[in-house]
Amino acid sequence: MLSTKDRLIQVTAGLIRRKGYSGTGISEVLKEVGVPKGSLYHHFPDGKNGLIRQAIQYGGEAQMLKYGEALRGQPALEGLSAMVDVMINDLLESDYKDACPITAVAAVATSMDEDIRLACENIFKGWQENLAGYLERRGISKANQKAEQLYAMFEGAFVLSQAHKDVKYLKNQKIYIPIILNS
Amino acid sequence: MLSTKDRLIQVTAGLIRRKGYSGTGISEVLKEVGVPKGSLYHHFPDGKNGLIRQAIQYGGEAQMLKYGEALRGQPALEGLSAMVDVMINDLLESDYKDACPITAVAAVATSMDEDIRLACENIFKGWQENLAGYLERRGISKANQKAEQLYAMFEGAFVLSQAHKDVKYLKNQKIYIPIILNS
DNA sequence: GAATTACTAGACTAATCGGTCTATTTTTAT
DNA sequence: ATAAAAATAGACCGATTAGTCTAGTAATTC
Repeated sequence: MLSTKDRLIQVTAGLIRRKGYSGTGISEVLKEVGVPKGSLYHHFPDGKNGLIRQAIQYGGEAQMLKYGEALRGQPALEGLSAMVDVMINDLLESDYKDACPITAVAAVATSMDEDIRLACENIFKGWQENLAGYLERRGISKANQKAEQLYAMFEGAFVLSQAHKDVKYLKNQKIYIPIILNS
Repeated sequence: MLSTKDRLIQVTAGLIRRKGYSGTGISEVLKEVGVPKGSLYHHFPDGKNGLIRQAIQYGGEAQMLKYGEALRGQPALEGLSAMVDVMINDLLESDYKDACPITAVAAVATSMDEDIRLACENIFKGWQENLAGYLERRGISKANQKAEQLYAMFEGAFVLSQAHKDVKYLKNQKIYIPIILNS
């Protein structure tokens, strides 16, 4: 059984992924987890900001684990393709409600407290470093720059596929992965 | 002098770009425009939803005009590079507050009324068709698919550059534009 | 078993949310 | 000039917001 604190983080991560920072209400989180306000402000003295900061981290790391599983043991092309499949599945299984776990917050983060933006930046950074290491271990040149570019492509395709309710943008990435890798 | 309705749309477009749907309050719009509530609900009987729907359209079309100016008369490579410069300037001139005018809304649109998502989809579609036509007129093969991919890349680089407060992701696009065009 | 700490419980507050409603003023049409 | 329509003005509404505070319970430590 997960602790109350962890359940609060988990539920919040799910909500901010779909509705963003302002769209996610404290009372909605409490209702879904089934705890009173006192519990939340006990575990998160900073209130909403602290809760969402930790939810960003949790959601980001959980996604990195999924990506890591897809990549593990695979050659670059197959691994990256499997990673895109993870994104496609996230969209399809949620009827296009679940895209990148932190985009909805990241897209407004520069108008919020700086610590929220930093939390997003760190998640993106972690993903990118992880992928760069993976590419490097497979002997791919300019691994860091290519990891940056691949994430930019995937991130954009995620947004477009969600908005269009059509995974074709993500599917297209599979065409361009080898082109980026061989560039 | 712009009409009250147009100023409401314009101000709302600016706010949703930075703060998204839920982060943008009716009263904030009214305060900034300097009109009472009656005016808003006179011009937008549907309330917030109608206002934001039109703001999405306005903001999207305004951005398309800027992109169009950058592209006009230029060869594909130079045109697209100038388009990326428009995005870079938007970020730098606003201290990273203004990225893509509709991403912040689009990222949560599948959890809102369908008409909001459709408004986003139509804007993205218009941009993409416009770019595809441009590429086609310059004799580029598979113009439609490449336009899709270029927008995915730019969109993602926009999000990442904003979240990192670093335009390097957008700058990188200039490296990959010719690679996509020649693929 | 007593004291301390961790946690739950939820009433309560002030502010804000989107929205409605009735006047009043301004503009347009006749 | 007058009637009709368009637009402004803002008081008011119920609901919800994030957050505070006091009590009480449960778990842990000594």
